[in-house]
Amino acid sequence: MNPTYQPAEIESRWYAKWEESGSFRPEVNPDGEPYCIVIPPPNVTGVLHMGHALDHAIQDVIIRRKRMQGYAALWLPGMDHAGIATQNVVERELRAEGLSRHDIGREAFVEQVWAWKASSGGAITKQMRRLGDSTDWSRERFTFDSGLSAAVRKVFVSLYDEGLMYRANRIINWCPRDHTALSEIEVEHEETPGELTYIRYPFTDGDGSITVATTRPETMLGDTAIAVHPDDERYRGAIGRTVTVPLMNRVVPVVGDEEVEFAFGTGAVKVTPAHDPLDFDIGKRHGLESIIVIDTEANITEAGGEFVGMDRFEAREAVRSRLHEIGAIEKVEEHPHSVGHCSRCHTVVEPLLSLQWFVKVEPLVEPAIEAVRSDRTRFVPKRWEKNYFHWMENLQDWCVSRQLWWGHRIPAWYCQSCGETIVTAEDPTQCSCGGHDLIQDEDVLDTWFSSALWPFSTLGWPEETDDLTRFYPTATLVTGFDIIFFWVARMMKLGIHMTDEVPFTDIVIHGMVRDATGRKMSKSTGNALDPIDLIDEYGADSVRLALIQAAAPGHDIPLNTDWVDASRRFGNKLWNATRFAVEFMDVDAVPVEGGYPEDPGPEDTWILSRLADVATEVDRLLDEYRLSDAYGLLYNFAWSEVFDWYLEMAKTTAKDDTRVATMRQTLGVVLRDVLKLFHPAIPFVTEELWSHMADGEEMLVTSSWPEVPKYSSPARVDSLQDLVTEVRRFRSQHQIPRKVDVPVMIVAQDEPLPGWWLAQLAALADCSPVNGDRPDSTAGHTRMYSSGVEAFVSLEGLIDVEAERPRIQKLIRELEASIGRSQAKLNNPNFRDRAPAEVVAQEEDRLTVVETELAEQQRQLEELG
RNA sequence: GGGCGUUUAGCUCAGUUGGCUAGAGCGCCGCCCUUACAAGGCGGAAGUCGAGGGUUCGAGUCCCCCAACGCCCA
Repeated sequence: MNPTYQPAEIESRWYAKWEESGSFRPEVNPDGEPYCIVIPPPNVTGVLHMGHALDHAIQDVIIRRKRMQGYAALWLPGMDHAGIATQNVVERELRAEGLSRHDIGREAFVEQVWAWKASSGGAITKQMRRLGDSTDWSRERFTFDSGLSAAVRKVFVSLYDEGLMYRANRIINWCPRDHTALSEIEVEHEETPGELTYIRYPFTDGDGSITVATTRPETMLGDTAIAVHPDDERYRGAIGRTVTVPLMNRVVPVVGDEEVEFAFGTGAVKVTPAHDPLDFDIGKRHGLESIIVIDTEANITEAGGEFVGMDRFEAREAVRSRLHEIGAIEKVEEHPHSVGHCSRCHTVVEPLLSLQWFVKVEPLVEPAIEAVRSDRTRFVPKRWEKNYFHWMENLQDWCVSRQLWWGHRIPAWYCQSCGETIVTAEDPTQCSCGGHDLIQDEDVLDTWFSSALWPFSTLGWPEETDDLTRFYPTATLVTGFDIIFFWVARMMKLGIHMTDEVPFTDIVIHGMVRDATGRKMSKSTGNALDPIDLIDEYGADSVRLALIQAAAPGHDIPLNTDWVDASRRFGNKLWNATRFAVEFMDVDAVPVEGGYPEDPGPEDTWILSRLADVATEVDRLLDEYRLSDAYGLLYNFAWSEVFDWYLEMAKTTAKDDTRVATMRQTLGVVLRDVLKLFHPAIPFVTEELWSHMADGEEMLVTSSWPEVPKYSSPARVDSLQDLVTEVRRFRSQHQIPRKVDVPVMIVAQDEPLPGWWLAQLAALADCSPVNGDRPDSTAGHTRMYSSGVEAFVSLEGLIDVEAERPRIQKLIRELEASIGRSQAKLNNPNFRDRAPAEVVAQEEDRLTVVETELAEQQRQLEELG
């Protein structure tokens, strides 16, 4: 074995071996209980970022452990077709050739997108292999696969038949750059500096005017009313009169509407039903005309008179300056306000009146809420329920049509003869009126619509496949909190509605990976770490372990490469510990399970009992999805106890012919179980190390999860460790060189300490201990103590006795303080009355121990000389 | 404006039924190239647990209030 751990060379080798051997398929445990995780499908245009690395590391830990526990564990991978993003990529390619998608036509364009997908799409799936994701690639899915597309159609038709899918003219969020409608959650609101323009609308009857305030003066071109609150004293006489829209010379009514806010601007607002959702509602209530003055390119339409053809922002300035000229502007104020941007391309969205398809969400919401309330689906951490409920209770209908070419085409046909709308799963050829002139809706569905079906469509639904019956409902979904609304809520709604089952029982929510200063990682700010770069530099295991250890459930992770480096050093430590065992302690042919020694020595018993404790605790923590705590605990156990203590003890035991075999056996099974427990987190290095000590060909990836028998720990290991530390401290504090021997007289309360104990103390603390009697006077000695064992070191020839005085004095002060605290408690009658008896007894014991120790230290100080 | 969260060592964070002297990684100080690992070992220093109040025999932990910061929604 190499003296240092070299991740690069072993990682590619093991991944290929796992994948080729079918280890990631649930069929490796044919009789196992099914356990399924569907991956949050990354975007087909996407590349792996730190968020994926975290999300996948968590899922891989869960699934690898379940696999080792004997479950038929399936982690199902795949991607979504990412309508806007993918279309944008291919359009960019066309533009480089001077073409637009309209130049080549819909069919050719879609063909080209498929060709792009085949050649460049899905780069992320190769990167996932670098990370070590144990996904079953034989079951990989794509939201645009034929099976999944059939599911999309089936759901659309079924919702339509139930009246939950409808087409309507509404104000939607329009992205003028991507030329498509967006749903409300694809709009990001940002605080933006702006102005509030106060415009005077003269009353038509020539008597005065009414002033309204607006952030978007250009929309006045489409005004069809002025609205005030009916209870607003200021405008009591105005309702029912008419005003003239400046520049347009259109006569419009002043209406009273309860939704108008008294406090905004002047309390009177202009109403543009075609370009504002609130105005649209007001318009509906008062039967107002909707005049579209901004088109899908965000340019002013012919209805905008002299401003026709101008861009909306250009028009804003032009309208304002014309209003100035005619003296219609009362004032202009600074007014920062929230402006919606397209989450995809960051263009300012345009509220636009448009005919679109919507999902009526209200009937879907209640069952989705109920499933979480009744704990059929659980959020981890639980507090995310609140966000989920809050969101669910405030939903608007979901606009699902997109004006794109790349996506599931809406299965609706319009009969040109009778105007009938036909929605069917099979392409229709004829209308019920007999007409054959059917035209399919031009639009496609929101990508999230197909993603919402992911947990069951990927398993074969609507076919009753074996996978569907076996793995649905899935067990666990792991994702970031930022996606609860986009995805989780929609899967819950449509999953329950279509299958009568919750799509998953546990939803594990994790935070976002941030940079070392806590900022969001992004390409534009240049602070993004590339997981592949990190893997190249530190190894995949290091990246995984760093993320897992840092990821407290539900909290963001400020990632510092120091953490990755610390994980890499751990890998190296693990490597060298195993190398030591294999090459210097002759550990080999370790059985893949069992093999625990029946008659272990005291040191062996100690480490085996600790292993059992730790394995139990790690299991408990992993069952609660507390991966960070579980692996933190295991990390400390491995490093501080197995490596720093047991391996050092083993060097001593190895010199004893009668004990070396048991030690070797113990070391083998302890290391094996540590490797197994670590395997889900750091699969590569553990698999490699196992191959060096295994007695066969069986790989860790499909081996069993450790079940460690209980051993009761020998009491004397504690005192050994305490005194080792004491002697080391003594040497360190007084700078006693290693060459100088430290003779130690051991005085045990009961029987003299056994040979193994003295041998370990000698080796670990680098001293010469012997059993003996307490010196008549401790003068000229320093005294060390651990439960039931005292040790005396003669200071003569080593150090000046005075050098020990300050340490003892400090110790005495601490002991006195401790006694003070205990006495205060015990002297409090309420404590004795009300605290549980065992707590009181414990406190009394503690006081006795500390008082005895104080007396010893005081005596020591007096006798010091 | 509404909701959620955070505040613990120099830095980043754990601390889940309230109970010995509050932990980890990194950093810091001292010693050691001890024959697996200097990508290491040993020892050490370092915290009024954001402020205030309350409940309790006992509060980092439960309750109230305040402050600062962050996120989501309007």
